[in-house]
Amino acid sequence: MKKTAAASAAPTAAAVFLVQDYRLDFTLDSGQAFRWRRHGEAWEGAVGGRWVRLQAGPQRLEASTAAPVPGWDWLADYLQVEARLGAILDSFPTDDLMRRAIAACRGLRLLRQDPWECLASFLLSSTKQIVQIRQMVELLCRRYGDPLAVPPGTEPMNAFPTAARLAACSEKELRECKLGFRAPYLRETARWVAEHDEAFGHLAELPLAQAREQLVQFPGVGEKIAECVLLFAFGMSAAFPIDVWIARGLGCHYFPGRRVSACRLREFAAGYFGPHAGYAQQYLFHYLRTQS
DNA sequence: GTCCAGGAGCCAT
DNA sequence: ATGGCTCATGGA
Repeated sequence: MKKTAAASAAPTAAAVFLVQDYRLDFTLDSGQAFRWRRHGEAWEGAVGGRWVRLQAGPQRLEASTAAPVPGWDWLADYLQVEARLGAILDSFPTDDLMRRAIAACRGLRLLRQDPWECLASFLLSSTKQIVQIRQMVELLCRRYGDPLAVPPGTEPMNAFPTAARLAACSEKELRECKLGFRAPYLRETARWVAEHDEAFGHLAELPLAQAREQLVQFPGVGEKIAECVLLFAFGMSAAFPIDVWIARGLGCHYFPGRRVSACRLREFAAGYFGPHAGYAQQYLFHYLRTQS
């Protein structure tokens, strides 16, 4: 996609991504990322250690940063502006539920997130509502994330804390960020990631099954959270997180009147939703959470 | 007050 | 393999 940098005397930089079928609001507020905040028509967040403001226009996304940047590939990658959504939607099954989800959520995209931030964030997600996950993440960032440069008059923003920084926290300090029983899990996982920086960085290059096998080794990370990381950070679009919403939705629509085990649901999903099963999953999740 | 949340770990069947 | 229990905390 085309992008035009327009940095000048202003202390900020801006770019435009030309896109079709890109619903920024669905994408940033569908429970795949937890730090984006809406300010009127714009969204503010942090990507790749930079403060970013995004705004949707007609067939375009407008982006700005607080300081000049050498290029925009990092943001194009995060936003996945080059993903061919039409082909992805065409690969979905065409049952009634999927048709309704597509009609309601068209333009929803999967982001390509930082693996550590994604793993840590979803590690905190167990038996928490999205609003509460956002709160825990916000507290962690405010206390343990490095401050980012922001434009004058803008709310302060910190980077997501590094694994090393969180590994250095006491369990008590983490509990003070309202993590509850998740505190020791995050601490231990952060410690491993900090000590095996390079190995962690290479997980995304493994085949899906091997990457999954590695992820579930972390304390507090089971099947569901592992699938989230595979899908939202590693770009493995066949990964299929099954949370309570998806389990209910699948059971209700594809196995009416029967009780189906989690194992059976996984089996069904793996065979039914096609090569972009995880993408379909996100459409279902957003649809079920907002429309019913 | 009660129920439940983008679960995981542990133990008893 | 499967089912129940517990974990901590706050919204609805």
